[in-house]
Order: sequence, then structure tokens, then C-alpha cells
Amino acid sequence: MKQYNPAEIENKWQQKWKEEKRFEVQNHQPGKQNRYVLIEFPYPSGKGLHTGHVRSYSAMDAVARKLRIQGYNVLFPMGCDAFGLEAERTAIREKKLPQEIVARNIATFKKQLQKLGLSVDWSREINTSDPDYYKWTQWQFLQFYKHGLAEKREMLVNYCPNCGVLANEEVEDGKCCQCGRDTTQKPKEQWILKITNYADRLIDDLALTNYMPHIKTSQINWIGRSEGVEVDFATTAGVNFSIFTTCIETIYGITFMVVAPDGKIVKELKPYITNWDEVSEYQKQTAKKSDFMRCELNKDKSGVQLKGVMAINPVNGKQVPIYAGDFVLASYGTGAVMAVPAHDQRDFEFAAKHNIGGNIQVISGGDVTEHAFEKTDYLGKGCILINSEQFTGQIVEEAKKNITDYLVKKGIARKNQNYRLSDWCFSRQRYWGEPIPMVYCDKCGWQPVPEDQLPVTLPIVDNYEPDKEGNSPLARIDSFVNTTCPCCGGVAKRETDTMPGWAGSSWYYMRYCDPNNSKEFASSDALKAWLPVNLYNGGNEHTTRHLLFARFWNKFLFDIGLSPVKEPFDSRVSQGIVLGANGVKMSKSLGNVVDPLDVINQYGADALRVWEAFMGDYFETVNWSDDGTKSAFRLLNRIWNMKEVLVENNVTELDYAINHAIKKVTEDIDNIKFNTAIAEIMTCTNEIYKLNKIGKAQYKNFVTLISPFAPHIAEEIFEECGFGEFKDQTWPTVDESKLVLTQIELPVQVNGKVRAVIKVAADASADEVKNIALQVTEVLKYVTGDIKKVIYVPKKILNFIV
RNA sequence: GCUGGUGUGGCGGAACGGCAGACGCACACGACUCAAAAUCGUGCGGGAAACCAUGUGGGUUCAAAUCCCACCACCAGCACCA
Repeated sequence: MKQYNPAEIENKWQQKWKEEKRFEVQNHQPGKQNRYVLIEFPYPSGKGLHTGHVRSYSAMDAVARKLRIQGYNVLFPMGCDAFGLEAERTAIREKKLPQEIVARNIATFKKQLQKLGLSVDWSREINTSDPDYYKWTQWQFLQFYKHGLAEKREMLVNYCPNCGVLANEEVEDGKCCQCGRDTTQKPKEQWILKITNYADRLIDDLALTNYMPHIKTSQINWIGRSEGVEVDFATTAGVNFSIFTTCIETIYGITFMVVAPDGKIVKELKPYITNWDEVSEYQKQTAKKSDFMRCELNKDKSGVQLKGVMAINPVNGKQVPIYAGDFVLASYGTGAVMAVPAHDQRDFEFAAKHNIGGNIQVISGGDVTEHAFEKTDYLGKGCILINSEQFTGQIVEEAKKNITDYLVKKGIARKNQNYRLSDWCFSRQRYWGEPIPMVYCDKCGWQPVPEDQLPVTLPIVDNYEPDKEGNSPLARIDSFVNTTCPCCGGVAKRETDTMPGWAGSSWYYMRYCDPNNSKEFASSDALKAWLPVNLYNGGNEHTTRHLLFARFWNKFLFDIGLSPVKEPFDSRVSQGIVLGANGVKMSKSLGNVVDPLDVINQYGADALRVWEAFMGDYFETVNWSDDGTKSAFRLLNRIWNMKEVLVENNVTELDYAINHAIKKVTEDIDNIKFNTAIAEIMTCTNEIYKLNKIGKAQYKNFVTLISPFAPHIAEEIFEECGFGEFKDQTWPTVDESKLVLTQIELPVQVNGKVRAVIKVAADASADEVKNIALQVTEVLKYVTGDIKKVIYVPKKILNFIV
């Protein structure tokens, strides 16, 4: 049998598509509906793409191509998320400019993507580090600022005495990943965006989307809305502070309080604390830990008592000790908690460690001597309060309400919501990012750069390494820093922090709609034409960050009338990762990286794409296999060679198989079940080989079915067989009449075990089926004694219970 | 620890209340060939059988890989969120 030559065919068609501008779309195409298929744009690392990345690109390309054949006007764009730490570090290592590194990496990516034969509209390509693009990122930042959603706030940053401010990923076990020195947490003024203002809407509006359920769940949990009560506590020192609790029903069980060591409460209490040396030492220890370490690695419940001062429980006037404990974070809630060891395991362990005796059980129904009796155990079980004065005897749920009302009436408590989500730290002390377009004037304070002066471009400089003091490298460049105040015209200094990598990626899908607009980030008409994105594909790791940031960003633009939609993405899916053949993540150091270009050279892009679709469920993790591409190549050859057995008229015996395939492949692509779509095409191929003939019209339809996955070979077959221009082909429709079976095979069970399979008419009645089954010896063998019950599920099963 | 997810032949996987193992890989055999590769075809969970098999143990059901409860293992993300 002949083998086709993928290299020749693929080059030919890729060239042709380019010349014809086949995949360039207009925002409006008369008579066609728009569809927007989006895949997260790649971060152009120096490593290039491996076969793991190919999976989502080729899969979404298949979706886009099918929609196009179905008659939609499809936007399927591509670009590069070009700002970021990796490019900067590579540049430093190679002593080049980040701009050069990015240009080089983008070229590699583009070559790889184009060899795959993606149906991308390259005329809309964007790059977030292009001044024409980041001008609008800066412009949008200014809108956040002007609407009070951006401000400077003191935040804790990772700090290394040698390398300056570090990203979380640059800290490992409390040490700097570059030089190995111990890192600390240092407070620093940072720009933040108030995403928490949108917390409720970010949860509630998920109802307007069709994201996969686990993606919605992840976002809801990440935002972490909790309803509770903020209660004021007095102290013997006369200083008051508030705590936040979701378990107000346990307030009579308080035996101590815990405050964040680095919070403002400790500062206010300082004059009254008699063991300040000890407390101050504990603060230093805390500064060495990141929030994550404070939460995860602090299994020992470290803490220190603030001696000389006691807190007063507002419900009964009881005095309890106050501790500083690093498991309490200054940034969450009020930075203080009430501790009830009898009903909170964390408090229980803290009390045990610090020998705080006298645990008070206030909810009956559990034993609290060895372990706390927590809310997950007592809520909704009708448990009642004990040891709680006038609330004793009430059911937990009632008591919760009554205690809250009582405290609110007394004016010392407020119902409140707290969010796990914190505001978005938007400053980076790095070179390779969008400069934040703000100017500081001693007289006028922070002033936005006038919009007509945008973009504030990144100066091209030799030395852009991070600063040891923790300042941005831009701060060293006088010509950049020194400017005039837009307000008073006096001397002023530019902000030298840059934006995080998440900035440019928060609105890139909007720019694709109108990529060359120099007057606005995208015209309202273009946005209305394409938004919301119909299908957005991206990695699971972005579910809680990028996806949330992008939704927040859009909501803000919607509020100020610049986005036409409340939610930017209608549906969101995440592909499973492709591991190396040895079952671990592809990485250069492990030597299991497969370059898609190598595979394409051997078997062609079509075979690679088909194998990527077939290798497993799209949402699950799968292992790469070299043999897989070979099997896909084999399938394509089998389809290719059907040309030799072509007959003029349709082969009736194939009607069922072909129509079944049309139905199954159509539904499977719609449902992102690419693996079973390919399996169906294989099954149908086997049928065709059994008969060893296929009608022209049948072949044309069958080839169309594989074309979203193997577009090059499909167009070549069309040309060779004289099927006309592929771009005029429409997606085949199912002839349901060919799928109607008159006879079906029905499994017959006795007591739930299959004993025989009988052939019956598809529309046979229960009695008819029963009578036929009871003539089969295999069935009769097991039907002994009376038949107690007969279950017949039409076309599915017949079950005798004896 | 928390959150989300996953456990099915030698392997990748399918089925997601109704014949477990579709489809493919690997393997074996046959055809073609001087021969090999390629190709085409046949077989392929275990067991002599009764039967046993979808991580483990329970439960619901006429019927469970699928639904419920408990547990174990693995993967990913993380900020002990009071």
C-alpha cells in the first residue's frame, strides 16, 4: 500500500492558506453568525513548545475549523504574553535585552505553531510587551485609579538582602532560590487593585457562565466568602480591638485571644506589654516566614503571650490572656481571633502547646477532652448550648442569631462578610513589565500621567537587574524618573514599579477584536461583535488567578461602559496536562521533552494532531507516547488509500456506519470528546475496509469528518478526487432514517446476570420479547422455579428475577 | 492541613445506572514476500470450569466502574481564612 507524503502536502496547503488569507476574519460577515474560540496565549519561554502544549492548540483548532465548516464566522486568534520574569532572567543570564530574548522566543513559537497548520488569523497577532499594546494596559490602569480602585498600600513582600524583592516562586523553604540566603517578609508600599470590591459579583455572576463545574467551585472557594460577626473586645489596658468570627455561638467558650504578631493590635498594646523583648523576638521570627509557611509549615502552633494585658469577653466580663500567634494573618479579617479550644481544633492544639487550661465546652453532644468538637460536627445536628448564661438550652442555629442580635443591639458587634480573596498586588520591582503610569509630586501627591502622554515606555538600558535595596531597576535611571508634575508643573518623580505579568493578559482577548485600533483599546462595535468569548481554553493553574483577574477587569470595564458584557467568557475548559512517556512532567532536565517539529518531520502535523486528540480524555492527564503518532499516521494512510476503492454510487451497506459517524463525531467535538470522535472514525474506517469500497459522496463526507483534526490531508484528498474547493464544503448532516434499526440485539439477564443475547424487532412489545427469551436454552437453564418479576427496559435489557 | 481532581487488562483508554474492557498500542498467528519492513486479516482480562474481575470496605438497586457512606493511594493548586 502507498503511503502519503505529509511534508509535501502540509507545506503546500499551509502556503495556500496563507496566500488566500483563508483564516483572516472580518468583524462582520453578512449572513454568518460570529463565534469566538480562544486559547490562552503562550508565554514565550526560551524552551519553545513541546508536544504537551500542542494538545490544546490542535484541539481548539479542531473546534474552530468545525465551526467554520458549519458556516460560522470564526475568530481564532493568537498572540504572546511577553512580559514576565522568565524572559528577564534569561536576558540577564545571556547578557542580552529582554526585548531581544522575547523577539527570538516568539519567532520559535510562531514557527512551531504554524507548522501545526493552525487556522489562526495571524493578522490579529498581539504582543503584550509592544508599546502599542501596553499603552492601553496603562490607560486601563488609569481608569482603575480614576475610579478609586487603585491605591498604594503597605504590603508584605519577600525580601532577600542580596537580591532584593523576590517573587513567591523565587523563594524556596524560606531561602532565596538565586543565592540561597534566608529571606524575610518586609513591608513595602505597593499599588493594589481592589478586586475584593467585586468579590460578591465574581461569585454571583458565575451563574451567567457555562464554565465546567469544578472551575466554578474552585473560584468560589478561592474567593471564600464567609458570613460572620465582627465583635469589639476591650482590654485591661484600655485599648480596644475587634475580632472576626463565623462561630459566634461559641463566644462563652473563649479562654484566650490570638492576634497577628505583625498586626496593628500588637503595636497599639506595646506600651502595656511587660515582656516586649520576647514579643519583639517572636515578631522577627515571624518576618522570616511567608504566609504559606505560617499556615502550612507551622504545625507547632508557635506563639507568645502578651503579658501585662488581658482581654475582656464582652458577654460575661471574663478576663482572658492575649497571645501573638503567627497562624493569625494581619491581612485577613481584623488580624485577631477569639480562641475556643473546646470547639476549634487549631485553638485546642494552641492551648495544649502553651498550657492554657480550663477549656470550656459550650455546645453539647461531643467529647472535648481529646479533640475539639467543631462546627462541621455540631452544625445542623440540633445540638444545644451549655454554659452560656441566658443562651443555654438554645439550638446552635438559634443561638447564633440571638447572640449576634444581642451584641449588635449593644453596639459592640456588626454582621460582616469576609473574603479569603485579598486585593490584587499590582506592583513589581522589576524591569520587564509595563511601567505604572503615575507621577509623584511633593506638593500634589500621586498624579496620573495624562492620557495623551501614554504610553510611558520602558527605557532601553544596559543594566536592568533587580535592585538589592528592593527598589525597581527603573529607579536608577534619572532620565526616566525625573519629570514634571502634570498638576502643578513642578519637579516630580515617576513611579518606577512595573505591572505584574497578569496585567496584559487580563484584557488581551478584547484587543484581538480590534488589534490595530490606535484611538481606543478596542471599538465598541468590535467588542459587541465578538464578546462574550464562546469557548475559552486554558490551564487549570490559571483557574484562580488569571481567570479571576480577567473577569474582574472586564466587570470594571463593563461598569464604566467600555465592555458590552457582564461576563467575558461564556464557557471555560481546561485541558489535562501531557506528561512525558515516563509519566512525569516534560522538562529539559529530565530529558523527556518531545519537540513537535521532530514528530512533524517524521509523521506530519496531521498525524500529530490526530494522536493528540486520540490519546485520552481531553480533561485528563495523559502520557506522551511515540507509538501513538505512528498509529495516527496509519489511520490517515488508511483513509488516504480509500481513494483506490472509490465507486460512483453510495454503498448502501455503509449508510449506517457513515451516518453513525457523522452523528457521533459532530456531538463529540461539540462536547470536547475528541478521543471518542477519533475512535469513531477508526471504527468507520474498519467498516469501509471490510467492504473494501466506498461511494464518492460518502467518502467526501467521511473526509470532512476528519478534516478538523487532519486539515491538510483532507484538502489534498478533495483536490485529488475532484470534490471541489474544500472551503465550499459544508458539514455533513445526519440522515436519521439510515440509523433506524429494525432488529436489535438485546441482552437477557436472569437475576441480574447476562445469560444470553437475543435478536428481536426494535419495536417488539414486552410480552413478545419475554416469549422469545424464554425459548432460549441458555436462559431456560437458569430460569428455575417461579418467575417473580420481569424487568424490560426497551432496547436496553430484559431481566428475569426467579 | 485546605481546595480541586484521579484510581478500569501488559499499556493509553471506552462505557458514566443496563452485555465492563469500544477504539488504539504492544504481543501472537495467518496472508503477501526469496526475506524483512510496510500492508491486509484473525486472536488477545484471569480461570479447566463454576465463576472471578473497574483502588479497599460497606450501602442503595432487579441491575453499580457509574449513585451514597467510610477508608487508602496518587496528581495538581494553595494564603491554617478563624
